[in-house]
Amino acid sequence: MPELPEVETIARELRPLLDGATITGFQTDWPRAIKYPDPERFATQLAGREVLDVTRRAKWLIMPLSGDMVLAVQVKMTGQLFVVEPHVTGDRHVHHVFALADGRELRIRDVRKFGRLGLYRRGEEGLILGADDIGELYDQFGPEPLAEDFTVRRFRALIRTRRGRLKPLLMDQAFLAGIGNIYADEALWRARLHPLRSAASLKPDDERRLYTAIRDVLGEGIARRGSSVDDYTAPEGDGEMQRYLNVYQRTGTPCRRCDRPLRRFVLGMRSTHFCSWCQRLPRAEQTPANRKLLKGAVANARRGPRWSELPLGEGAVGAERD
DNA sequence: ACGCCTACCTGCTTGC
DNA sequence: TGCAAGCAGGTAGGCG
Repeated sequence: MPELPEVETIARELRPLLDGATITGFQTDWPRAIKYPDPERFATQLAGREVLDVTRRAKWLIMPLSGDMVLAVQVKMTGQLFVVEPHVTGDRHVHHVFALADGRELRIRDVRKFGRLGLYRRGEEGLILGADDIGELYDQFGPEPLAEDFTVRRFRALIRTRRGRLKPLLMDQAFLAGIGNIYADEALWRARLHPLRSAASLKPDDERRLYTAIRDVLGEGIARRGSSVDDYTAPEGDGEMQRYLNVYQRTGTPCRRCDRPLRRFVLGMRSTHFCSWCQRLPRAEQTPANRKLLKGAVANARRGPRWSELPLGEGAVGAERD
């Protein structure tokens, strides 16, 4: 599930591969993925442009092009990008192909076809996303959690404006950019905060631990080239972070801090993994609604892990993927 | 602001 | 064994 560390890894690995490359053509068998402008203009306006850089904002890949245009790619769940020689065999999941002047191809493979592409003008205050109603990419998201000027002081000011539960809040891109299901669960475990804990209830020390946990887990994710669970892989191959995740998809296995079995429950249609011992929910927040959500967590732990929730790479039965 | 729901997709897993 | 239902989740959009 590409989140900030995964998209950052894709950007870092594409950058040298696309340095100085010129796009000469574009073909797609899934034009519905072209978000802006229409597929025809997308292809014609791309032709002849040089790729000046490959960067990231939130979970978007951003490629500034010559002529003050920007190619933006949103990989969502299953998008993968590769730069290959044209003779390299693809498969039916390769939906978009950018021809490059030196003969190579930038290919986007996307099993579930959730990924989106857009070609925009580059504005002065950032990226102008065009005439549709997406808004301004650089303003619609919250701060980049790894930015140098994103201090604990700024984080405190930000979180004190919010009142909802921590997990959905961390995943809200308008609050912080780039955190998804995996790193939300991991950050909360590191900070010893319950996913259902309300932001308004945090003490200054809770806020500091959460800030540190978010930055640490995202930084480590980048250092390990992302978490290759399900369909994520980078241009240079799978990441390593999946082996170092402490709660995500580890239901029923011992918590690495306290040895008690990790639990899973569903929050907003998302799998949520946590340690009920290390991440306590204060009595005041044990509301009927929260209790109801957590009932399933007990049953889940009793039933034991699904094979896909066993630790990867540890020789566990069924852990082999692909 | 917040919470809850649905839709978009395909492949894998589960249950009958 | 086969087949359908369920599940995975990033994001937009709708509703209350």
